[in-house]
Amino acid sequence: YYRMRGYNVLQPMGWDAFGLPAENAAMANKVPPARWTYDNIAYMKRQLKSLGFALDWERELATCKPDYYKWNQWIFTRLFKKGLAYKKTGVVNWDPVDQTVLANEQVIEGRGWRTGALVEKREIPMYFFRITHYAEELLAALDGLPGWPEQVKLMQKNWIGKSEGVRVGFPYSLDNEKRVLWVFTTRADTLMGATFCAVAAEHPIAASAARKNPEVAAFVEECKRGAVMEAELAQIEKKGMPTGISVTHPLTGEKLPVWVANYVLMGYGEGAVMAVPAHDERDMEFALKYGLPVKPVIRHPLGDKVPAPWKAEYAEYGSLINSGKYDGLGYQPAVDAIAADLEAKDLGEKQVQWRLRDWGISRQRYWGCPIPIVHCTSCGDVPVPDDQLPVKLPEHLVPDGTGNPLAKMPEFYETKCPQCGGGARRETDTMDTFVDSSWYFARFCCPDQPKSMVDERASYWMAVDQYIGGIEHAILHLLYSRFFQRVMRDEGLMPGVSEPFSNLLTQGMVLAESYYTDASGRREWVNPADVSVERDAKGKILCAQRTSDGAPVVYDGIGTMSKSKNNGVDPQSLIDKYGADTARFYTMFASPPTNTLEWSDESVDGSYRFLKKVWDFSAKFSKAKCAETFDRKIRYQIHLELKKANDDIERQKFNTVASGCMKILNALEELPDWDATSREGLSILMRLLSPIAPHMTHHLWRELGFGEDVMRAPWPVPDPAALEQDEVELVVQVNGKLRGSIRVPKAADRAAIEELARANPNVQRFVAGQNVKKVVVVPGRLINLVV
RNA sequence: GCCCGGGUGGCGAAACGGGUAGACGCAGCGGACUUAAAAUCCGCCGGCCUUGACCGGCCGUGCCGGUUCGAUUCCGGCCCCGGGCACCA
Repeated sequence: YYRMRGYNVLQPMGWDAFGLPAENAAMANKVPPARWTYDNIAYMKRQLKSLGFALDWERELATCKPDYYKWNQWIFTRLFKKGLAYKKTGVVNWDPVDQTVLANEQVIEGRGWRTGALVEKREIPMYFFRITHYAEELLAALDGLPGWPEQVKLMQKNWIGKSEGVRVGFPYSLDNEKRVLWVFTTRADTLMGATFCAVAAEHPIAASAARKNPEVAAFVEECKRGAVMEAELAQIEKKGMPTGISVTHPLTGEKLPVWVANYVLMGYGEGAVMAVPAHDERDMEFALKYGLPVKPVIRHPLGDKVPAPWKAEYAEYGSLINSGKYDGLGYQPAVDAIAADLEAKDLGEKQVQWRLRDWGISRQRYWGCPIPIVHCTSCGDVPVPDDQLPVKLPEHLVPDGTGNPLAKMPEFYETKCPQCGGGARRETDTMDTFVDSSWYFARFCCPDQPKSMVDERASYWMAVDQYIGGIEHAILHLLYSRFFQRVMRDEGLMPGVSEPFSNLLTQGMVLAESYYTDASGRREWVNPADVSVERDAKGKILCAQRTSDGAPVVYDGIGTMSKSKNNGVDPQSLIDKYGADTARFYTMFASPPTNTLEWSDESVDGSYRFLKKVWDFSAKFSKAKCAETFDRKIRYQIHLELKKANDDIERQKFNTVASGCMKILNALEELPDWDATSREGLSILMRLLSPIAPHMTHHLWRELGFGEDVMRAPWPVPDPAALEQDEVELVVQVNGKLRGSIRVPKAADRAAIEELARANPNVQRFVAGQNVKKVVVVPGRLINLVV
C-alpha cells in the first residue's frame, strides 16, 4: 500500500531464534537445539515465501548466529564498563531433584514440570541492566508517542510506576546499636494512624529476629520457600509474625511493634511498610486477623469511624483527625507539613519511588547468547575484549534438563584472564532472549556490517514507521526495546533517535483450545488438530481423545496459541487447499487485526468464492465492447466504497476494506452492460485488492490491459464529482423512535424538512393530537419530533 | 490479588466525533438450472406479536441503574472472558 503511495518501503524478516522452546524440543527429539531451530527456519521461510509478502530476504538475520549475537556481547561490555550492567544476587526457582533453575513457566502449581518436586527459591549471582537509570525518560517520552495505542502507553506507565511520597524513618535499637527502619509511603498524611510496621522475610530486621527466635526463623523460612512469581505471591493468604522488635514513631514517640509479613515485597521500596489499618485495606485485614489496633486519622465520606468490614471510602483523601497539630489539614498540606517535620528530625524527606526494577538478564541455560565475562581470581569479573568477540556458543549439545550443559564443558569454560593472562573461568550463563529482540530492527538496516553493531544506514531508516506485534508484548519487549534504543543512542550509534517505533499496531491474540495427556505423570500437550471432541447441546466439551491413538486428553480451556501448549494452527493447510491469496484475504476479512480471535477456518469458503467471482467477472470483461457512458448511481456506490476503504486502511481496519471490495464487485454485477463504470470500477477494485491478494490481481491487471504491474500503479482515490448527490434520505423519529423516512433535496431547510416529516402517514399516527415540544434536525441524517 | 483490554444474531463481524443496530460474509432454509451431484444464480434469514397479503407494533448490543429528544457509543456499580505480572517470548 505504501509502495503504491510512492514511499521507499523496507520490509525485512528475521528469526528470533534462541530460547527455551528450542531446548525443550531438543530434549524431546534428542537433537541439538541448533538443528531443530535451523530446520524450523527453513520450513517457515518457505511458507512465508509462498504467501508472497514482498519481504527483503537480503536482510534476513537470525539471533542465534554469531555475527548477530556478537553485538549483544559487545554492547554488554560497553554497559558493563559504564556501570549500566552490573552484578548482584537475584532470586530463581530451584528444582531440587533435577538440580536446575526453572523458568516460571516450568513451575506448575508450585512443582517442577518434569520432576514434580516442590520448587524452592534460591539466591544466585546474576547480571542486571540498569533500566531504572532511564525510568524518568521512559515514562516522560510516552507522551511523545501519538502513534502508539493509549492502552499500551497506560500499561507501560503503570509498570514504570512513578509514585511521589515520603520516606519515613522509625528509630529503634538492636544489640545496643541505634538504627532506623526506613519505609516508603504515598500516604504520609496517615502517619499518625500507623499502629505497626511490617517487613519482608528477606529484610535485615527479620533476619536478626530469626537468629534469636526459632519461631520467627521458621516463619521466615516458610516465606522464602515456594515459587517467585508475583501473581502467586499476591494471592497467598496474608500471614505474619511479630519479630519482638519495636520501633519508635518519629512524630509521637510511641512504640510500634514490627512484624514479618509475607505480603511485603523486598523488591519494592525499602522492603518494609508502615501499617495504617484504618485507611489501607491490606493493613486492616492483617490488623483484624492478629488483633492489632486500628486508629482512624482521616475524615472519610462515611464519617470519622472505620468499623469492619473494610469499605473503599476509608482509603479516600480527607481532612485529618486525631492527629494533634495536623488536625483539619487536607491531603497535600498534611503531607507537606509532616514531611517538613520529619526532615527537621532527620527522619524523612519527600521521595520519588519507582515500581520498575532493573532487568536481570542472566539465564542458567544453554540455548542463548553467552555473557562475555571472564571470572579471574585476581582481577575479578573481566569483560571479554572486543578482539575476542564473539564468545561462540557450541552448537552440537543436547541438553538433558539437569542444569546448564555449558557448565559441564571444560573446553568452553576453561580460559585465560584477558587482563593478567592467568587461568580463569568463563561465565556459563547466557542472556535473556529479550536482549536479542531488543535491537534487531536496527540491525535490519545494515545486516552486512561486520565492523559495528549498526552504521549510518540505521540513522536513515530508524525509527521504524510501523511496528506490529502481539498485545502480549505491550510491556516487556516494548519497554526493553525503548531502553535499548536509548542505550544505543547514548553509545553514539544512532544520534538523536530515542524511540524505536513511531507507530505501533498491537495485534490481538489468536486463541485456540488446548489439550494435554498426563498419562506419564506430566503434561504432554496435544495439538487440537489431533483431538476428537464430544460436545453437549450447548457446545460444552464432554470428553476428548487423541485421534491418532485414542488416548484420553484433558481440556485445558481456551487461550493463546503457543509453542508451550502446542495448540498452534499451521496456515500451510489453508495455503494448500485454497492458495495464498485466499489465505491472505480471509485473514484480513475475518476481523480487525487488534481483535482477539478464536481461530476457525469454517468461513474461508466465502473468501475463496469472492476471489473466484472477481476472476470470473474479469474474464468475461471486454474492454472493446465498453460503452463510454457512466451509470451515475453505481459509480456513486463505487466511489463511496473507495472513500470508506481509504479511510479504513488509515484506521487499520482491514476487514472492512475487504468487505468494501466485495461491495464494489456486487455493485459492478448490477450493471446491465459493460460501460465506463465497469472499466473504472474494475481498475479501482484491482488496485484496492492488490495489497491483499497480490498474485491474482497482478495477473488480472495485465489481462485486463490496465498496465504492466498493478503494484506500481498509483493508489486509487475517489472522484469528488462522483460523490455529489442532489437528494438525501432522512430518517424521521418521534421521541427518538424510528417512524419513517423521507427524501429531501440536499439544500432543504429546516422548515421544509419538518413539513415533509409531518406529512408522513406513520409519523402522523404517533404525533396526532399531541403537542410537538421540540424538533431536532441532524443535517444529512435525521429529524426527531419530540411530543 | 494488581494493571490493561473485550462481551452485538446460530458464527466472524459492521455501525469512524451520541443519531436508521446487525453492512459484508459464513452456516441454515426455500427456489431455479441439472438425469443426478458439484458449481452458479434468485429469495428468506435477531426474537415475539399483528395481517389474507402489504403496512405496522413491542422487545433486543453481558447484567443493574443513570445522563440525554435520542445510548452498542457517555457515567456509576456488577458478572464473565482474554492479555500481562519481571525466567514462555
